[in-house]
Amino acid sequence: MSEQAHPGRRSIGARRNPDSADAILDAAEAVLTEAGYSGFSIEAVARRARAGKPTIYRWWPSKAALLLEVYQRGKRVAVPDTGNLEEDLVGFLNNLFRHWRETSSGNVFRSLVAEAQSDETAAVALASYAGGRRSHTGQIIERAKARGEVAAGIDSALVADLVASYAWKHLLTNRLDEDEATIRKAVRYLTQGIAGAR
Amino acid sequence: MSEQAHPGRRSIGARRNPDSADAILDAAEAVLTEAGYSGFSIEAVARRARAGKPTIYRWWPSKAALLLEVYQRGKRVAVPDTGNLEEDLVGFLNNLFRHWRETSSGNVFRSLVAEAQSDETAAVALASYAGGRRSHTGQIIERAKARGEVAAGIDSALVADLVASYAWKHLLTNRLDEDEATIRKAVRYLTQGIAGAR
DNA sequence: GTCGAGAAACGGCCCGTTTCGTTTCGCCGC
DNA sequence: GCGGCGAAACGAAACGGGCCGTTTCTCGAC
Repeated sequence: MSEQAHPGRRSIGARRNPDSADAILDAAEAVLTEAGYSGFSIEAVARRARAGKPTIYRWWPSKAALLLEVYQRGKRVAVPDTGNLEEDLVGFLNNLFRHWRETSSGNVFRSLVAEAQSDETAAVALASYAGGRRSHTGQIIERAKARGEVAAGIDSALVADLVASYAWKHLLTNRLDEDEATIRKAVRYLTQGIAGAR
Repeated sequence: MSEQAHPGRRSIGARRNPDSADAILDAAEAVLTEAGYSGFSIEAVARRARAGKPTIYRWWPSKAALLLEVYQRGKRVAVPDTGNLEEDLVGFLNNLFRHWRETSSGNVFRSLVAEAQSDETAAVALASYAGGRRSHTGQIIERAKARGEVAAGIDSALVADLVASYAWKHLLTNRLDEDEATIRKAVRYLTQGIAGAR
């Protein structure tokens, strides 16, 4: 998995030190966890990893690329499949909020979104990632559609976008501790609007 | 000695607080528009406003405070009242997207959200502002509720939060050019889920 | 005289790049 | 297999430049 060509990373004829790369990614995560986004700098990561700045710049063209790889290194959020749309979406949001709360992922993703507001390459990477997630999460809706739980004409990607929007805003405004009842209400408002005839 | 002989353009008259404050806010908006969030610094604003940095720091404790005041100085987005919930929400989102696209407000708000991810005071200010907007936008839903268009038990603030989430994510991922048909679909998914018995 | 203003300079941090000498690794001839 | 060579990655240090937030100074209006 690690010898693939990463966007923005050399892969041809490059001999990178895997230990060094791991140390840098570990350090990046640690710095972000301990000092937050405001304390997250290439210099700080290099110090922490006992690495040289040029080594970091050689493999990651920007802070955004480093952040993105740290985020993607983390575990994936479990996508439930209970046979019921409301339960699937509530479960997914619950898993996502807990994951963001209890690991460094929340802070990493927050930082990535923030970075994307001033760095064009970060914006592109984030848009691409968000697009992928949108179609991925959309499968929850597609499954419900196949069960007849959701009307056939419904735009799954759009529904997934709405769900993700809710998650993003809560992440960005420090409201990841929403209780399940509230999440369920929000999900219900959505699912009832797209219900099928079944 | 000093640069007494500037390209003469302004009387030697002392600029008291209001004039200076306006000049600084104008400069902040201009810098943000021309250089973006990455080029937005207190020094750049001071240069542009021909003001001293201490003057800025005297009135605004942080970049976030300056951003927030610039944003609130802008025109308010018109909140339609057509007597129909779907039209109200579609109109509101259309107005908001256009406002964010066609004025500097979009970039200002983006910057504010980004700033809030690394500056605690910005986060607090933004949370407070978002809360106010939530109840404000919630009035659209409250009016629909009064008309019986929305079920009585519906949480207006939560619906407003969902609507705002959609707007935020589109702002933060550079998708403010969504066409009205898509916006209408999103709104419809929501409004149909909260419809009343009428 | 007082007060708020702008200018300038402060130490400090970080940026992204360059240079340095060293270490590691791939390859090729043996 | 073995050994050596060169390319490439490495850590460290230093570069010019920018911004941070603060301090000091001088000036002009009241």
